[in-house]
Amino acid sequence: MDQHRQSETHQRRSIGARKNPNTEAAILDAALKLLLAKGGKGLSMDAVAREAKAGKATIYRWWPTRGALLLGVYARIKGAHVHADTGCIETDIAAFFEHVFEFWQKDAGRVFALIIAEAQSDLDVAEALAAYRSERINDWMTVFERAKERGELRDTVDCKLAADTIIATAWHHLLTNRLDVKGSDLARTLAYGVVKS
Amino acid sequence: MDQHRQSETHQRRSIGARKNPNTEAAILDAALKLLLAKGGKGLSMDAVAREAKAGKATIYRWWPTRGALLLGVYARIKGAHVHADTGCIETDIAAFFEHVFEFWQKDAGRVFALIIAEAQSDLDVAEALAAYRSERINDWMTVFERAKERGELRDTVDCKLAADTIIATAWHHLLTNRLDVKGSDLARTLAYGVVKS
Amino acid sequence: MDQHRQSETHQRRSIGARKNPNTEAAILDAALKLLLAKGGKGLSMDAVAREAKAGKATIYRWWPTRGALLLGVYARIKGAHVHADTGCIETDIAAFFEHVFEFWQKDAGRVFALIIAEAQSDLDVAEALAAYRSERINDWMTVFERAKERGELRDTVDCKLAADTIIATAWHHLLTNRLDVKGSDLARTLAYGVVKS
Amino acid sequence: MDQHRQSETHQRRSIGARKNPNTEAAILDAALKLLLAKGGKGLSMDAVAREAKAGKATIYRWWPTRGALLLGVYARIKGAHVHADTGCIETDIAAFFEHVFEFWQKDAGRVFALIIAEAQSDLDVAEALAAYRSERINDWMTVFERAKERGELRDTVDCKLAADTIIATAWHHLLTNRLDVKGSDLARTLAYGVVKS
DNA sequence: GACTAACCGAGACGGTACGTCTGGTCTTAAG
DNA sequence: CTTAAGACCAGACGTACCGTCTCGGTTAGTC
Repeated sequence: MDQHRQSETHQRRSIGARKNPNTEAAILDAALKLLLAKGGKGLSMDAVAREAKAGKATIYRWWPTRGALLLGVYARIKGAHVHADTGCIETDIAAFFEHVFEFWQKDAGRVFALIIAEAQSDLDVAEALAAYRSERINDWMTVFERAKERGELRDTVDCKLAADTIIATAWHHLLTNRLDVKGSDLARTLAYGVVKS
Repeated sequence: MDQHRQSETHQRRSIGARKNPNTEAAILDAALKLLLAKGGKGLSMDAVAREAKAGKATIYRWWPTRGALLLGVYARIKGAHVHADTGCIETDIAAFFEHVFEFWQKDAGRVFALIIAEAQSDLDVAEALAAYRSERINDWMTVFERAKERGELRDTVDCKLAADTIIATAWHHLLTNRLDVKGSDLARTLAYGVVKS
Repeated sequence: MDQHRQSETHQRRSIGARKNPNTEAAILDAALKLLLAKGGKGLSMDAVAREAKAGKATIYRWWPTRGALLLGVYARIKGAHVHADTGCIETDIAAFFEHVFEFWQKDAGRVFALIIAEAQSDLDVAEALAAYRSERINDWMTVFERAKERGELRDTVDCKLAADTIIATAWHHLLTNRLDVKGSDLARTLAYGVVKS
Repeated sequence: MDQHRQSETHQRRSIGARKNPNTEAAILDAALKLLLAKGGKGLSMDAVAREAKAGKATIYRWWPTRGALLLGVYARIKGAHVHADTGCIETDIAAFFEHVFEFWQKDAGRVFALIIAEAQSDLDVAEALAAYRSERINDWMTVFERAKERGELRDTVDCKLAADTIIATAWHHLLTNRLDVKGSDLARTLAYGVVKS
């Protein structure tokens, strides 16, 4: 009745005909919290609204689907995509695995795995995920092409296919909950293949 | 599709104190049909019961969770796992990709992708999937070890890791809806790696 | 998680493939309670479900609309429609007003008023109300016709119109919250009219 | 209908620190339009705001509740309350019914019926309706008293009760959607009653 | 001419209710 | 003992509306 404070604690009002950034933060925080606490099925729109003390309509306004919310959560927690370029492609790959597995081990992995899962039945998420994956592939392609120019790679190597295999390996370890492997082992296998030559 | 009727018309009764095989068939058929018709979210226990003209309790008796039902559907449609052994590991890998991608392209792929998705939030499915994956890894390990014995592989190759990468590549193409690539390209990359040696 | 007792108190389960009378009672009781406690706008399907500890689907199964629920509540509390036949029409009318006003004063009046209100925007309720009203009109018509036969009424009297006016007067007092008037006064006015003759 | 435009195109701005009559007109027009087009439940504050291209705050400023808006709409469309005084009370009553039923048949009736409905759950509307009804009763009381003075009525007639019965009859026909009856029939019944004397 | 005051549209906000659907559990009646 | 049927509670789904609030802009009168 008389509690009109925005001040410090749990009362978020409209700030006019525009988005309230506090609201966005509260919703994404709540979504992440639920995701980690109760797993993928704990992330219902209702539960997020309750947890964030937000109206359901507010959530649907900005994230029309469950998948959009998942993507929002991931965008919020993911860091920059640094690609080392040490002059040795094997070392670069190993560094990538070390870095991404460590990042995924704290929360972000569960989120990303659920995004991949959601993409299997939500076309919009699938599209967004494809776009995201495409960026990562391109990052790796430039790395490979630079390596090729300096003569490090076999001449017949298809850079796109090589990049794809790195992403495939990372995803596979995420989806099968094996983020504790040594990146250097994976890197060696991918770098030299299996066949004597 | 229609040979699952009991006699003439749609009435499946109890056949006494034992499981009615017609019921199982009708339920799995219905589940697959819904899966392909409406996607992953169309496979609800209620819908399956309606479609199969089965009681919900009957479904829950044999497939206690959605995941169990998915596994049941996949078990029903999947064929044998033949692993060629031509004496050339690259050729064997290529043949595997060709075979599995073709199989996945007709229905089974959607089912398997949904199983992977479900495994991200259903522990039981995750376990079953891990067991299944383990079998496939073992299959490939024996293939690799035989190749190693006959001197086809580099001595330092970790057969488990190599097998894992093949599965990773297959899953990745499934999950990103790219089952139309040439298996031989994938095989070459995996077989020889990227780095000159 | 493990509380599956039906035991003694507040746990209503299915009793097989048929309607559970306990459920119906609990829902109608809850509806009436809310109606009287919070007025017409307090009767929401959600609130009834909460109060009756019933699933919303259960309510919608038997009472598809708010109006249907209102009618159900009224049917539950209304008594028999006794029409005195004392040989004096004025006395009969007076007795009716006394009786119905007293009945309406304890709860039932609020319910019936809300039904009339709901009928203004819900066609189904309007229809049900019209049917109910028609019965009451017929009751009165027979009373009037008997009075006519024994020579108590003017020959030109339209029995239907006369019956209608009685109902109109009763409704009007209900809708304007004046159920405390003396029935005999109303009866005299209706019986003799206003004009000298 | 169309003369409520500001100039040529749909942009109504503030006209300074006072109420904009164009705004009021637009809102009441929109409310009436929605009411007639979609029935009582179509009159939501949001819908009116959309239809009238008005801000919700503007509506709430002048009509704080749904009921107030209804009353505003009715006030806008209702004409003067003329009471004929022909020297014959029966004729006057008949004329009243003819006039009010005709008026109600074109739109106004639906609005007034909804006001009566709203009054059953909104205390403010109930109060406003009671005041309005009181005025009409008083109008009729003076008519009856004049008739009594000139000796047209029975001496024992309660003028207030008589007036009440006329209003009751009118409302009843409105609420039960029977505005097509002949006013003179109603008038005769009310004027002479039913009992021989 | 600057300032104030109230009005106006737009629309975001936290909520509640809507009517529908699904998840699991349970009971009945038929065989 | 199994089956189809379906009622039961619980609660999520996405939508609509509630009444409050802030914004940015307008215009009329006052100083």
